[in-house]
Amino acid sequence: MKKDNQTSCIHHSGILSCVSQVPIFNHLEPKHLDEIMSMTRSISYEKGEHIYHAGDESDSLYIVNKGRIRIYRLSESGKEQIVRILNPGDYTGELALFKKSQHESYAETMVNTSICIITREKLQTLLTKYPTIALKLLTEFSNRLEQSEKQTTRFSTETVETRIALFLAESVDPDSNSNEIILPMSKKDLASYLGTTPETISRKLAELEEKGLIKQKLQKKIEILDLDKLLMN
Amino acid sequence: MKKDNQTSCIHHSGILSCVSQVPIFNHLEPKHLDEIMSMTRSISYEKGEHIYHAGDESDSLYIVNKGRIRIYRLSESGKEQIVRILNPGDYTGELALFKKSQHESYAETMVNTSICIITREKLQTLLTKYPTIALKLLTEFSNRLEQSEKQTTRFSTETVETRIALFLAESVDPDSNSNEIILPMSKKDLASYLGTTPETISRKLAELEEKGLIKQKLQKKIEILDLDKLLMN
DNA sequence: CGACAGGTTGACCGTTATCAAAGATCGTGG
DNA sequence: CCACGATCTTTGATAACGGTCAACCTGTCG
Repeated sequence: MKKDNQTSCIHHSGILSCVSQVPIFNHLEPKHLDEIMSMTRSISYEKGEHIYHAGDESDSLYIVNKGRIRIYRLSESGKEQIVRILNPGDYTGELALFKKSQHESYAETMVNTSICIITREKLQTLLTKYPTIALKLLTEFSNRLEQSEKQTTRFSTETVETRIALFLAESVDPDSNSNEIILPMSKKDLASYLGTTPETISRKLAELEEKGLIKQKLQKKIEILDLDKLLMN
Repeated sequence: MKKDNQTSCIHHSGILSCVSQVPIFNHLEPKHLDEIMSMTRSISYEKGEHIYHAGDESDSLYIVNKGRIRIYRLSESGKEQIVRILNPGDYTGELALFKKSQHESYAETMVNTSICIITREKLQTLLTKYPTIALKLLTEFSNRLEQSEKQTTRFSTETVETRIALFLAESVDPDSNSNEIILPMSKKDLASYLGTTPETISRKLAELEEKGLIKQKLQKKIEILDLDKLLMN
């Protein structure tokens, strides 16, 4: 981990784009964005470093500027599950900012990554100064919660094959008219994310391909041939 | 469903106790609580009625005053999963207040139940007038999200037996020195909540009893005999 | 007291995890 | 730029966890 150029040269370090692309801030005026930027600091990580571990004191919001981060948990019996992948503009650490303040998950960079950090006190200041940020956060939390509960329901009621199919279907970009998707992670990680094993992922994708529903191209690239059939299984 | 006495006789209808026991409000002064109460209305339901269905327009926060409510979801393939049980002081409907405004879950009363309702507009008014409510909400959402993600991880990495054991362990009241727990729902519902079937619940509880870790008393009542062993499985 | 939902038990089988080993891919350093 | 090792991916064989179906039991409530 290495500290970047500080707030004196924020525009060079990419903090502007970092902060301005975050949904909870991007409704603010430029001058307010400037203010927020002046409250952040920037840090770079090599691939494979941890930004925080479970149990760490939580005191900051981390916004991804460049790179990719894997958030995962360890279950009571020590097995790892990937909760979410962060791309530029996404953030993490927000949970612990409002509760008892210990991380329960791990944040690990998947590639070289630079992030912006806002400490809890500074965020609290912002929240009282710009109450709309709190509303944005509430919206985000709502969506995440809905998403998480949906995921829980899927895990408890759907077969692995259905979960994979749903994941693929939801990965299709509705704007693009191409039905090609790029997996945002390795199949090993996808297995963890979907609550199964790499072996099963491999087999089920092969099955779906045999059925003519998808076509696997180069690693990570999959074309959806029949979206409807994929979903009505 | 039947509309209760309106706000003119709020103290008779139990709205006071209703609102004042809600975590997001209970830090406010009595006179502010009065104001909030004047913004609510009260409704009673018979056992088995639905307060809302998935797909319903969402426009209110529902606070349980008396009774018990079961929140459940239907998965893509139509199977039901219980998400949470609401007791007096708990609330629901908050998710849809900040997002696209359609319920994705079902709320069904388990017994005769009376609730208080605050509409979205009134809640928005409260949020801008008392920003601390937003902070309380953020805290609540954080906890729920953490909880939900933990649950997701358990579903994807733990065996049914472990999930049951964890549920039992977490149901023990740490204040009381008795290790007896009362299941908050039928075993059928518990099965749904834990992502399994009634048959498996029955079998696993029997197993745990054979191992001497628990003792089943009258329906719903279970004594934990060896909490440590229960958890280190 | 009877009916009905909830609960238990048994037999069976399908889905998916596990173990093992071979093959593909990626990143790294020479 | 190539070669190597490490990691990821695939494929096969096997086993077990837990779901399903069916029958019976039990408690609860009108």
